[in-house]
Amino acid sequence: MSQELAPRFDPSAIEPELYRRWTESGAFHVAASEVLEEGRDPYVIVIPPPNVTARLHMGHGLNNTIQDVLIRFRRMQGRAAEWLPGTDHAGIATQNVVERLLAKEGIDRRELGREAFVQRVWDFVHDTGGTILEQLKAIGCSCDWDRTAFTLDDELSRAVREVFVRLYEKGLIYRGKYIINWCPRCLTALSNEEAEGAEAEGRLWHLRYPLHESAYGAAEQAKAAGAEAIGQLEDGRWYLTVSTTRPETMLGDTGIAVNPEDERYTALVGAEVLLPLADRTIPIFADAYVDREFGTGMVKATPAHDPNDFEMGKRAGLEVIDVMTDDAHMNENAPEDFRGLERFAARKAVVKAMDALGLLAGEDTHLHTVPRCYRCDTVVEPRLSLQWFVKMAPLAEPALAAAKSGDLTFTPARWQKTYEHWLENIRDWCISRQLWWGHRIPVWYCDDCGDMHVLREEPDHCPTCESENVTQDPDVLDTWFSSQLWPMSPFGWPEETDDLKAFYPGHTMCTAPEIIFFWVARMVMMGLEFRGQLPFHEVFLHGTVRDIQGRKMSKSLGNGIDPLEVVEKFGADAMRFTLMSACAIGTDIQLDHEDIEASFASGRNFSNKIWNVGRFALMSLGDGPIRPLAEVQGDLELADQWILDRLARTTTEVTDGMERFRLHEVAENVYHFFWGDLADWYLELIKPRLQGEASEASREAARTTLATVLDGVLRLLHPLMPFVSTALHDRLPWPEGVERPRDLIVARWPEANAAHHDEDACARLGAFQELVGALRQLRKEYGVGEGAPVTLHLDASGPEIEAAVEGLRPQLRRMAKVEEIHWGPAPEGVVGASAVLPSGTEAFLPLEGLVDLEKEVARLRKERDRLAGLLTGIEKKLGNENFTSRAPADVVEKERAKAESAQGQIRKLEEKIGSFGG
RNA sequence: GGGCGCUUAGCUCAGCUGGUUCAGAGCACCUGCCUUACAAGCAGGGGGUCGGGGGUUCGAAUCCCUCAGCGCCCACCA
Repeated sequence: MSQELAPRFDPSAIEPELYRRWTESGAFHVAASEVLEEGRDPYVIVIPPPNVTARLHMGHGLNNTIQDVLIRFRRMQGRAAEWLPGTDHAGIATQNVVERLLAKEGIDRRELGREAFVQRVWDFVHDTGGTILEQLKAIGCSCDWDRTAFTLDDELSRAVREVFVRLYEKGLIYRGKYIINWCPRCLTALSNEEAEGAEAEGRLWHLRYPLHESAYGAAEQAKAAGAEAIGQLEDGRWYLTVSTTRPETMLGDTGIAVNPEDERYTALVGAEVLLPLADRTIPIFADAYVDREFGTGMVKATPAHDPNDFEMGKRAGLEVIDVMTDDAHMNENAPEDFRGLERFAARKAVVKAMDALGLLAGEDTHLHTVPRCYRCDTVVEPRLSLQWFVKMAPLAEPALAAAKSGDLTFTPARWQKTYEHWLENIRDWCISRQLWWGHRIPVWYCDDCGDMHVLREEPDHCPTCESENVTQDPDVLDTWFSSQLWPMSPFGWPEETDDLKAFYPGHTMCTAPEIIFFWVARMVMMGLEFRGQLPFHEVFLHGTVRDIQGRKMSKSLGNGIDPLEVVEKFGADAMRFTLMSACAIGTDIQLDHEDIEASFASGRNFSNKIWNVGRFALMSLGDGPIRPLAEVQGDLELADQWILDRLARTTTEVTDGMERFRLHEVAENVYHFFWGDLADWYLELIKPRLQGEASEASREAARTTLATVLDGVLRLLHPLMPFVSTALHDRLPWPEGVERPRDLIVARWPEANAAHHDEDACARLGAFQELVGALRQLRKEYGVGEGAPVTLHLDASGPEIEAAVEGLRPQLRRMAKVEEIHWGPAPEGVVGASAVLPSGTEAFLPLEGLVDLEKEVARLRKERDRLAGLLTGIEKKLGNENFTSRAPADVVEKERAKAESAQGQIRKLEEKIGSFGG
């Protein structure tokens, strides 16, 4: 076997080749027949499909690394692990991207026309749509590429139409004219979730509307009744005051509302108001929505531009006057002076005009939330519009029940409340978008008879009147309408395909908390509605990747880290490990985009360490045959038993961590086992044996144990760091007669071998480690370099240390540079350094001529004082009757033992100090 | 206006059901080492009264209350 491994790990030399091997061997693919006929237990994750235009950022890196870790873990457990990849057509986002591209060519999509524009988008998607999926490969994602899906694929589009039609037939989809969130830049309706509230300091203007003369009497009465909104201008006209944050909407006011129980204004209900600027007369009416306590207790009502006003208007039978165009300019319904003005310009103009009329009562600054388009950040305009909606309450009910019953779980659990709160207060979902890119709404209108038809396929004539003049609804569906079907549609739904039977329901949904509403909840609703089963039973919500200042990494802030750059510099494994070791449940991950070297140092260092352990092991193991563990069982030595015990325990911890999404613990456990136990101790301990300083049997036992442990730990490591683990596993010598896994990626996940638990070995090796540590410390403290071998006098406290040291003499010599060992207390009158180990064993190094006597005495005193302090604390505790009577007996007992041991140590130290003449 | 989260070593963060992995990890720092697996390393070391205050308890970083700062989500108060 050639062991030409470079001393420094070069990930780029192994990653592409291994990835190719996995895809070519079909390691990522699961056939439905394996589940249906062979009865393999499926484990399914569907990827949160990135936008088709997206490029990989660290958020994707985190999200997909987590999924890959989980899927690789389950695959190794022998599950039929299916990770379905794909992309989302991302209606608005993609349309915006292509519009921007066209703008660079000086083309407006409207000039191009719908058909040509959509073609351009398709061309774009065909050219670049696979980019992010290719990037996922670079970080090692083991997706089942054979099933790659796109939400706008024919099959998936068919599922969309099917759902639309079925929901419509069930009365859960309707069309209606309501106030919706309108983006004047994207020129489309948005759902409530797509209008993101952003806090802003705005202004609240107070406007005076003169009353009609016929209302003056009532106004006088009201004023007398304490109506603060009512007043009289200098010229004698009576007026009322209303407040608004959007003065331009006053041009569409059609009423003034008061609370019906507000006595101050009772006399005015029904009175007429002269709306300034628009020169219209509008009524004062009563509606219970109005809060008497807020402001003046009078509210202007603009039914075409405010959802509440719309509802009030409907109840009061108010006129609805839309004063804006779709791009938020004042339209022909506005007075001529304002017509054509953009809304914010109109706002200023209205305020100015009102002020000129003496009708501006004042203005205040006002902190409020302004909804903005989640795609382009434009301020959303509430607008009356004819749209399609999904009636959500009936769908939400079972989705809510699933969480409450525990069938659907959230990690971290707190997100369940967020999910439930949304479902409990659910509002209908506006699903129509005035875009060109997306699933066309499957509704046709007959130009002749006017009938509307909701159909799965395009009709060639009107089903009612046979006319061929049918026109499809021009709108498309919200992107999330199709992504909510993602756990079913890529597997063939509505067809009862084998894939669907094999891979629905899935298991784990791994995503960011931000899209619980957009996506997670809706998938649950759709799954329950159309399959009667949850699409997944556990939702793992990971944190956000932020920069060092805690800001979310984003393109616009320029604070992102390109995962591919990290892969190129440090390797995919380094990136994955760093992310996973930071992936504690419920916390965000902060990385420094200005110092990716520092950010990914731990992963890079660990990769290199693994590589070098591998190098060393492969060199040491050589080409000779390895014997199976069972055959060398009788020859195993302390170090072997100990490392096997440690591996077994690590296996338990890692497996448990994987199952509970405690990925940072998984990373930490593997890291400590690999670096701390295996590299720092075990390898050092077996070096003499491997290098022929021991018997043949001892050497073989070490070789076998090393090969066994490496095999085990590389398996544990594989989900986190698939490349380096596989590269080394490939080269691992294998015992004859033991079947070698075809590839680490499909090797069986290790069972924690309880037979390897060995308390005794742990105790003995622990004592040895203490001793070595203490000796190294003493040497350092007294400046005794490693070139000066010393004699060790060991006054053992128990059999562990004796057994350990006797069995590991050559190792002690190497690791602590100890020349000779004498058992028994330190010789009288010899100057030297001593240390009392936690186990009570005392180690003494004669350092004649090397040690400063005074320094040693001072050190001993310091140690004595430390112990005395400790003892005082313990005695105080033991003197507390409450403690001795209330604390569990074993706890008290331990304290007593501690005290006793401390007393003993203090006595010894004092003797020694005395013997040094201190 | 509701709801939630965070505050532990210079930095980024662990610490699940209160008592031996309870004061931890990585990075950074200091000291000594190019010891033929690894200087992206080895060995040793310094550093935190666990945001402030109060309480429960024999015992609290861990549970309760409160204050302060930061962050997130939801909500139609014009």
